[in-house]
Parts: sequence; C-alpha cells; structure tokens
Amino acid sequence: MNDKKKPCNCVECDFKDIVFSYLDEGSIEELCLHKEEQFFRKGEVINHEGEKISNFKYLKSGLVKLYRRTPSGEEQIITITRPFEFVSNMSIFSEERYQYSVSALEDSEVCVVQLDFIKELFLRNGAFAMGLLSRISTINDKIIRQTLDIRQKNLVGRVAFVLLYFTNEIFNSRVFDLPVSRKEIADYIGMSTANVIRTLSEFRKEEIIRVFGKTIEVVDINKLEIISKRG
Amino acid sequence: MNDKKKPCNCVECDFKDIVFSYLDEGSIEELCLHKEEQFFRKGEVINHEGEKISNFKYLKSGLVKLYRRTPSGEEQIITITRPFEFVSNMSIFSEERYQYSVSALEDSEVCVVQLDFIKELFLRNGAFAMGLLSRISTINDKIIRQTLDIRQKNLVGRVAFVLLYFTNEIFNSRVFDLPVSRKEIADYIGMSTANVIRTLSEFRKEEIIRVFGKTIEVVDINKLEIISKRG
DNA sequence: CGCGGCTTTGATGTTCATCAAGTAAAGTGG
DNA sequence: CCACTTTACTTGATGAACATCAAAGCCGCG
Repeated sequence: MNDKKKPCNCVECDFKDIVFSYLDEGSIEELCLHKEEQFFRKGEVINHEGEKISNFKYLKSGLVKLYRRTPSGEEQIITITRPFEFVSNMSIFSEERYQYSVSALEDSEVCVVQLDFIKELFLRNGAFAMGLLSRISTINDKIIRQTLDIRQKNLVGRVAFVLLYFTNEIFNSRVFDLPVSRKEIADYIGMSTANVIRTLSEFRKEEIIRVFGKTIEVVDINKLEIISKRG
Repeated sequence: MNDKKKPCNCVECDFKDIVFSYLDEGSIEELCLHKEEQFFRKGEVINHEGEKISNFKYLKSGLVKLYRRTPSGEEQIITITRPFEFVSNMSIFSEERYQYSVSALEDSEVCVVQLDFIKELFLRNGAFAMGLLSRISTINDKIIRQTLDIRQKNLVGRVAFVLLYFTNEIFNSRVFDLPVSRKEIADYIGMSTANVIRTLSEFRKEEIIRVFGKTIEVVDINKLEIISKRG
C-alpha cells in the first residue's frame, strides 16, 4: 500500500458486500474517491421530493421514513425502513428527480456516492449491476406488497400490522419506543389520527399491548397476528 | 448472411429497441435462439402466482392485468397495462417464484426469453443491463405511485380515476369498451362491486359519462378530472 | 408557569360495505 | 333456436366502519 494515498475505509466496511457485492478491491478503492459519509439528526430530511438526483445513497445506520406529499397537501408515508433495505430512492435509474422524500426517524449515517460513478461501474461490471438490480428489485417488491397488504385490511388490522412490523422487522423486540407520532402512524396506514389512538386504547384495554407514552410493549403477539390477518 | 440459418425475426422487430436497447445485431440473433412467441386468448393466464420463474416475458400486443390473491382469498388487481409497460413480472431478478399472476384482458402476444440468457447478457453488457434496469424501475415506480394515489382517494374519486386511466392511458379515446367487469374494477380500486356500479350510475345521471353495457363514453372529462383530484 | 403541540376520549354524521331482491345478458344443452 | 341455467349487473335499504369535530388532559420547553 502506498501510504501517501488516503486510506480507504470502504475496503473494511462491513456493508460493502451487501450493497457493493462483486466489486474487486481496486473498484472499492476507486469508490472511496467518489463517496462521502453524511450524518443526519433525527428529523432531518435526507432527500427532498422534486430535488434533482445526483447521488446514490444508502443507509449505514439509523431509521428513515420514505414519504410524499399528496396533491391535497397531507403527508403520505410509503414505508419505514432500516439499513440495507433502503438503498437510495427507487427512482435513481428511472427518473431525474426524486419522486419521494426521505427523512431520518433516528440519527442516521448515510453513504453518498456520485451517481455517475455508479453508472460507470454498472457499464463495466455486469455482476455488480445484477447484484444491485436484485437489491433494488427486492426493495420495490417489498414496498408494493406492503402497500397492497395495508390497503386490504380494516382499521384494527392495520394498527395490528404496524405494531407487528415494528416488533418483528424494525426493533426485533416486543418492547420498543415508537419512532413516530400517532399522526405519522395514521399517515402510514391511511386512517385518521383519532382512530389510531382509539384502536391503541382498545388493544390496551384488552391487554394485548401496554402503552407508556411512546413506549410500547407487545404482550399478546399471537392475538395481534390473528387481528392483523383477519383484518 | 448464411441462409441455412433460420431467419431471425427479432432483428426486424419494432420493439427490440424498446426492450432490448443497446444490443448489437449479433446478440439480437443469439436472442432469437433463446426466445419464442406465445399467444394468449382473452382470459388466459400468462403467469401464475407461486410458479417458478424461468423466463423473461414482455408484452408485444394486447392488454393484461397484474393481480394477486389476498390471504382472505379475494382477487386484488395491482395494475392493468399495455405493451412495454409490462416487462415481465417485477420479481424476476429478486425472487425465485412469481409474486403475482398476470392474465390477458384482450388477446395478447407475449415474447418469452429464457431468463438465464438474459442474465448472461446482463453480465457481459452493462449498457443493456442499465437500459433494462431503467425500464423495470420505471414500471415499478408507476405501480407504487398508482397504488398510493388510489389509496388516498375516496369512492367517487377512485371511480373517476379509473375512467380517466382507461381514457388517457389505455385506449387514448373517450369512447371505449371496458376490458373488465364491474367486479374487477372494484378489485382494482379496493371497493365493493355494488358501489362501483352505484357511482357509475351517478356519473351517468349527472351526464358525466354515457353507459351502454360495457361501452363507456366520457362526456365531461374536465368534471371527471376535478372529481378525481378532489377525491 | 403558561403557551403550543401532541394525545386522548366522547359525540356526531358521513361514507361505505353488506344484504337482498330483482333484471338483464350470456352461455349451455336439447 | 328455444328453454334453462348461470353469471353479471342494478338498485334500495340497512347497519357497520370510519372520519370529523370538539373539549379536555398531558407534557415539554422557553
């Protein structure tokens, strides 16, 4: 190694095999020259709807929400997701501008790579292209399936779904701090804030969950699953 | 040209630049060896949910619906689409099995290419990979956006949306024959069959549309757009 | 300590699904 | 080609699900 070169931390990055599989060490080092890491505090916006896309971004740590503003001006949350699931916006290869916004629900680290460089890699390394395509495709599929699932449930089923989603997919724990407000849950599953709260209260009365402000404990996960499926 | 070889109709195919851009003539001829054309009558199933994916398929002519069966057994229509918009299922690069079914709403021609061959091309031709990725990405985006749009509308807004979709995207005409039953419209926009019919009747009474069985004439497209947006 | 935002709950009305009953249309077999 | 069956469509009546409105409690923050 030439010690005049800046050391490339990408080579040792735990995540390089997940997002940038099929790249040899040379390409990884090159990647370093075209990337930077950015830190976002809880609440900060990472991508803004309508903004020009010039980078490929992926989440290294934290939690984000993907959302858009509906024609009538309300916020519509498309999905809430952890690292790796969120590989940039989906539109990077098909659109010039972001279709959706992304913001941090927890402090988050984002790896930002110049999009032109990714495209260059794409052209000269088919295996890399296929690996990335497969990841983006998986994420897209997941979003579509989730949206369809939610749509076809009733009110209690949707709330049960969200609680299970946080428990199983986001926190891997039956006790967790809600990373979103009640209103955001409502925006996520498409119902009114009042009814989200009402439904949570009912779950509490039936001792399916315990609620202490933002902290939630899932007591009876089986019942929750039954409600979610039936809903 | 060697006239012992079977002539390759792909070379002259009008659609090769749309789906298979960035392929040289050699690759296109090779493609011919790995593809066949299939014809589906109205109502026939092209892909079946759960079936193993071994081909890359795209629609040359006709009209199809993409749908799935919900856990509770009902049909949920994800989108209805014309050629080029429908490039196989979206899951070909991320899943082993079809996540959704596809069936023909009109007589349809489908071009079927062995998936392994597509993957091979992918690996050795980055430009082709990028072109295809971009197409798949566009289609995915469209589906997600459509699903979100529908979800956020009320009953009349949804029916207005469907009528506009058929008018502007599918038939490019204000007079058209509905390619689906009333029940299928209901499965598409997530409401009951009875209310789809009721809403169509209201539009008829208000002289926004004329209805003759399956034939629909959009009389006041502006009013329809207002209803769709407000909804 | 007081203001503003988030949360909670009840009361009310709207929107929508469901049920039922009837009509039209489209297959189906003799 | 007609009687028969089945499937799609239509409309009204009813009740359930849900949004909206309003009022009050809570909590953090200046």
